[in-house]
Amino acid sequence: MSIVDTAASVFCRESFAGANIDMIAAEAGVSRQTIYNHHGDKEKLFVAIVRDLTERCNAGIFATISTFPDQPKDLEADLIAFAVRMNHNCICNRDGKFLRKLIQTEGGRYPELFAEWREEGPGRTWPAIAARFARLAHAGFLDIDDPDVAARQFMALANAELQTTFMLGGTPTEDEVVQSATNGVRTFLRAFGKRQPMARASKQGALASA
Amino acid sequence: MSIVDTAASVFCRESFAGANIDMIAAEAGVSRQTIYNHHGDKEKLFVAIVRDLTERCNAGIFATISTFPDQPKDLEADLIAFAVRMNHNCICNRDGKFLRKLIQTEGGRYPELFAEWREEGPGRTWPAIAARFARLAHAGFLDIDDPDVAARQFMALANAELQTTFMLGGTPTEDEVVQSATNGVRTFLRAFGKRQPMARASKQGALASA
DNA sequence: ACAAATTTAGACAGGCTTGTCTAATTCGTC
DNA sequence: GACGAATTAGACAAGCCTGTCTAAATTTGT
Repeated sequence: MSIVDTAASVFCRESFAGANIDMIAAEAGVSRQTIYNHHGDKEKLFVAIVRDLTERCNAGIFATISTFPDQPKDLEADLIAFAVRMNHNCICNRDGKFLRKLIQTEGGRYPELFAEWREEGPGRTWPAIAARFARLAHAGFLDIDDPDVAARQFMALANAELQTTFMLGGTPTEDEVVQSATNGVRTFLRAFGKRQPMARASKQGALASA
Repeated sequence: MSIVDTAASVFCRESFAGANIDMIAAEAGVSRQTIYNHHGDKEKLFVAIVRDLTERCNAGIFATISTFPDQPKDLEADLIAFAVRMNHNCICNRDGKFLRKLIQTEGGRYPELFAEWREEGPGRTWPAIAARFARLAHAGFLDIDDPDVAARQFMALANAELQTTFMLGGTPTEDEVVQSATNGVRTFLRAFGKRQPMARASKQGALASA
């Protein structure tokens, strides 16, 4: 495993102040000097890690957003699958867990660094998700007033039952993820779904809206 | 400010490893020796803080749960007010912020301690909130299948727009809290509200629908 | 006012960590 | 195989932190 990846793991486990370079070197299987050669000092290494994680997480989120069901066959099932993918690929995976933890633990100490994350991350991903819901509503699949609010509520509902686990830094089981997404999406559709789920009119509806 | 309160503040700001006893002593206005006299060592002090915060937060949460609108005059307004109270008294206040931060940053290092928190905290508060929603549904104000799920989703929706701020350890403005609660409760009621909001027929309606 | 208990400042040893330095070793490439 | 670049182990100084100790000062109860 690379130095940066190992360092991310150690910083997350031990916190910035609690981690030490020898520990990272040992786990990465390199000498301490090599770390100093590559990254200068502990703080520069930390910044490199956050930038790296931000970039990779963003890429994962956008990749997953691109799988959003624009022409759903089964709206409920497709949205559940999307929510599960989002959890899997962006929230529960290594990078997602690490970035979240670093933001939570060190956010206060590096305001500029995490302001940068906020702009590059949530600042760009939320509008992208909201745009997908807006399109889905426009195509007649959903009844949404404010797509930004709906997007945030969708994610909040999908993760509603995983909060305590996330808080403690744990990873929910596959079943828990699916269960939370299922319950969340059902509630979401009770709130925003069309009354009659337009059966086979989907093709016309989709074309008309595209 | 007491030693324990000051220590909580410093541990949150600096993390366990990053905090030092001299800092706490200086901010608390006592000598280092006094801290050692009272609490033994750094780790015991930390445990005392978590226990203290858990207890106080739990008390606050139960006190707020007791203000749940069992006989709402205006269901939407009453639930919004409840959600805002919950945020104010339990999540955004000093104790709530500190406990959340300590759980997030040190949860991995003290599994037993935070397992204790999980039992005493979420393990008891979630059922209490769920029971209130169950009663409200039973009285005919809501249409809920699973009160446990509904309770978690209610809180998730009420806080949906505050997540990013919480992540970075910030405190949302009053407006943001109200806005998030309002949007969340409206969506919640779109999902779980009775079709016709039973106006003044509340007594009859409740009986008829129950 | 006095005695007991608590608190204080400061010194102190021991341990750990950062970041640098050096000399030897290994690696990649021709 | 040979040469230059990168990596390594280990020593090292400087600094910081924990936890203890002591003797003086302060507070508390009576």
